[in-house]
Amino acid sequence: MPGATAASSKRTSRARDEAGPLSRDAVLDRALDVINQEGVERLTIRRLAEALGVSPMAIYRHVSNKADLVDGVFDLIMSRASVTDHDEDDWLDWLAETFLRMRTALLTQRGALPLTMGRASLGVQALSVMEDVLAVLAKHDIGPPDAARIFNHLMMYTLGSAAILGPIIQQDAELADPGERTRRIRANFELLSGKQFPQLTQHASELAQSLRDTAFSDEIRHIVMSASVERLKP
Amino acid sequence: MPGATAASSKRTSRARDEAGPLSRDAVLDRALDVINQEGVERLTIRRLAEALGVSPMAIYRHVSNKADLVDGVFDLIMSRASVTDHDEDDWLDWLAETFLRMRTALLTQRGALPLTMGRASLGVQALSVMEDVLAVLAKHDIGPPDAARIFNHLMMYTLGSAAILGPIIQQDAELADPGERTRRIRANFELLSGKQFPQLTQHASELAQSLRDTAFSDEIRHIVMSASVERLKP
DNA sequence: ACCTGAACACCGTTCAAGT
DNA sequence: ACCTGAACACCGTTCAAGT
Repeated sequence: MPGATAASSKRTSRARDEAGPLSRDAVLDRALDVINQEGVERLTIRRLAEALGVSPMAIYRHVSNKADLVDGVFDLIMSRASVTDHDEDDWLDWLAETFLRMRTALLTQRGALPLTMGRASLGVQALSVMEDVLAVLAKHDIGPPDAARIFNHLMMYTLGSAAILGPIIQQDAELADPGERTRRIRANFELLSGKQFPQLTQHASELAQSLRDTAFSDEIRHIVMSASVERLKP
Repeated sequence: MPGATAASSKRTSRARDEAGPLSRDAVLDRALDVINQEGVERLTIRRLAEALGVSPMAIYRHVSNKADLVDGVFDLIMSRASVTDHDEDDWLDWLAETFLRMRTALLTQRGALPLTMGRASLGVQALSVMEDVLAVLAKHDIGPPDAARIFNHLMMYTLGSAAILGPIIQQDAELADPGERTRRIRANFELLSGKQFPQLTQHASELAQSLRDTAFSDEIRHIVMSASVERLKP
């Protein structure tokens, strides 16, 4: 068994007493634990140090500053989500699954979203996803003229979708059940003043529906298809 | 001249010596100044108090906590951007302009984006924009079944677009010139390893192009059209 | 009514020191 | 080499007090 990976360095107790010297992987691993258990806002150098049973300054041996820590954690999330690691036969299905996984990763890792925003340069993991998606498009004869447009569209739709849904989900404690989530969102729109917002109250049900996973996947397929159809009529 | 508005309470000096008692509008107004002049990360209760020439605790008279302050500032940004206050004849042009203004508002107000994310409930201003857009769609016979889908699509594309572009813009100091911005983004992709990321390096130019304002507006029109075309073939 | 001062429980980060 | 303690310059927020 050569080389323990980051994934295998999970610890159950809150201190680390036993183990050898700290590693970057161990630090990032624990940081992700803290985020999932206590939320992003609780991910601080000091809190992380405490969780590792170590002085705050020990962290700085493996991470140059907080921004570097955040970057590392985000890439770890992306790699754990294995966004492109699946093999549907139909390429539309593959694309739908890929972006659904990306959205889910951004939504379920509590507060992964705030980590994404404000990052100027993409991490290696994010770049790899981009690369894989463009390769699939190219394999279906969608080249430079259209591929970039389609890719950007898919990416932005996914990010925007997560950006809108993320805060809503976090608000209501654990809204894992999609049906209950949809119901709550609809209720929020229905509670608005019908005089001030007639359209919003009227569209409440459909607005809530369009945030569901199935609607998301359908829209991803729709984006790819309508763009490739466009391409065939010069 | 009855009633000074928030907009008219601009101050040129950093202290407020003269003026009467603090108002919520004055606080939010100053907060927006701080954001624009020093960036979001510098918007703190203490910094704001200093800018107003007042003790930190005086702020709490007009704002219940920092989250409330942030919410107020975001709504102020939305209202200043007057996203829906224009009148193109063609409804596609109107929609394109509306969402372009929204994107621009999110991008130019330095760090408006971080304010958006993490907000569970939309402010009155944001809700009004939604209402207006849905009304325009309804006026062109796009009702509940499709309107919500189209609206969500437009909204998410806009938000995602701003989310991706925002950090890039902020990174390179002042990248107001869109040509220069596009060139830099292309360069970033071209600098990647051609062996590790063949697609990304190959698509560099197109990927950068698709982030421009014109490409954005075109895509907004495209989204509306392809969705309404869909609607006509049962 | 409106504002202030002092204090509490936190941050990220630097620096000099320990083993 | 790897870690610690003490300190600096900050945060948001509460509480009791001033005018």
